[in-house]
Amino acid sequence: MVKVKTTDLQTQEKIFKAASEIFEEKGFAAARMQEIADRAGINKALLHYYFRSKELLFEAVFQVLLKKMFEKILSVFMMDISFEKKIKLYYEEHINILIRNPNLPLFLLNEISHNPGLGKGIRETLRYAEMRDVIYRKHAKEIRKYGIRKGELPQLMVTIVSMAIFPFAARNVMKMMMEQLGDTKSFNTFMQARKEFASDFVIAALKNRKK
Amino acid sequence: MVKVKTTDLQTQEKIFKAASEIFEEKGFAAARMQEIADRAGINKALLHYYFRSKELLFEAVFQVLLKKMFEKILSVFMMDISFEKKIKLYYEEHINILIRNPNLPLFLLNEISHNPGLGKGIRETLRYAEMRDVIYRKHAKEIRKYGIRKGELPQLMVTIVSMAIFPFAARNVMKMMMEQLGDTKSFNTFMQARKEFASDFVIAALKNRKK
DNA sequence: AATATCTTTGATCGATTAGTTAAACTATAA
DNA sequence: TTATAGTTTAACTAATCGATCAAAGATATT
Repeated sequence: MVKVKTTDLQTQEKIFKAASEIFEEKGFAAARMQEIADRAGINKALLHYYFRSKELLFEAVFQVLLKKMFEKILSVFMMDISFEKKIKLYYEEHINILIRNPNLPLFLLNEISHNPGLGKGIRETLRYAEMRDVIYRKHAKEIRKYGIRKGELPQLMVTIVSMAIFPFAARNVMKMMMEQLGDTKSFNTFMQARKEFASDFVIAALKNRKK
Repeated sequence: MVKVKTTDLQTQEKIFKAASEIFEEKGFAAARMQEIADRAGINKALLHYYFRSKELLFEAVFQVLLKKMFEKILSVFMMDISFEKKIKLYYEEHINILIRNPNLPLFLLNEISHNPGLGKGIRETLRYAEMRDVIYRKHAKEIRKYGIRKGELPQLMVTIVSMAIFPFAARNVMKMMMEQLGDTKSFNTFMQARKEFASDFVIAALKNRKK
């Protein structure tokens, strides 16, 4: 039997995958290098060989998870489609991503709040100014039609994303609630239904705003 | 000079206050007993004298902070006023509480998600079934008028609370955004404006729902 | 085959941390 | 004053954790 040697790339990927999972589940402070090594199926010293320290390993993982969260969203908001279609597509795409990575919101919000030094990577990934400019340029008429003043656009943006992100951050509380209320539907079923509910809700609100 | 002896109650309160602050800021895993002792101005061994372990101290603090988050909200939703007035009052009261305790949402969501054993206290404090029954009983007609089906009520509830809670959980990200966008208003000013924006948004959406 | 370089491991180190202990200190009451 | 119970402290312990190191193993180069 020929023993196939795992190359360094494979090892690095194994470490990265394990570290992503552990950090996402437990956060930086509660994550243990030993547990990451165990899940990757390697020795603990090898972690320090590939990534010098826990901090560096974390930062590498953090940047990738940050991109996983925001890249698709950014691309949706850059698209050349109507504002209503954009909202529908946003919920469809973002909720799909979050169903596959349900721990992402709480992990990111938490680490950003505890480690202000992570700010640089955020600015580069989540390009707010660019997004706002695109929205102003492409949807100025629609937004004015809806009675949204210029200064209220941040309020609207926060509202839209919170409807997709918050349920994942509050996922365990929601599961307890649903269980106690005798709701037999799963959390994922709830989030599937939320795609349409959120789209309709936002569009209905915009069509009925006081001008 | 007469040295006034601090009574045990004063000491216990000092410890509790310091522990609340540290746990709220850093979370259970990153909080240090030494730091709590320092902030309380006492010896570390005294922490273990009043609260046997870090876990017990944390659980005591957690229950109080959980109540601080949900007690007022529960009382608002129990009141005998119209649904629209209830929504307005909810945002007014809850956002006021959160402005005074901005770290509360992320702290609670995070600890609940990392420690499922905390579930008991949550069920007793956040009495979902009771809240849902009250809403069904008092507002059945309004909710039907708005085109909200019975099964969609959880969607509506999550939407309402997320608009108040999420911005605090994402507070640091929002601060970065506002800074980069050249927004000179403070986060608290944003949240003050959000009281009216959120009320209007929810009411507008409800009045315009497809039946 | 011989050498050099890269990868992986077991063992260990030093620092940090929650928790303990024994003794000192204070207040109260007899 | 003395005895008792409650409070506070400095010093210490045991365990955990991130990090290091020396040596073994694997791969590539000549």
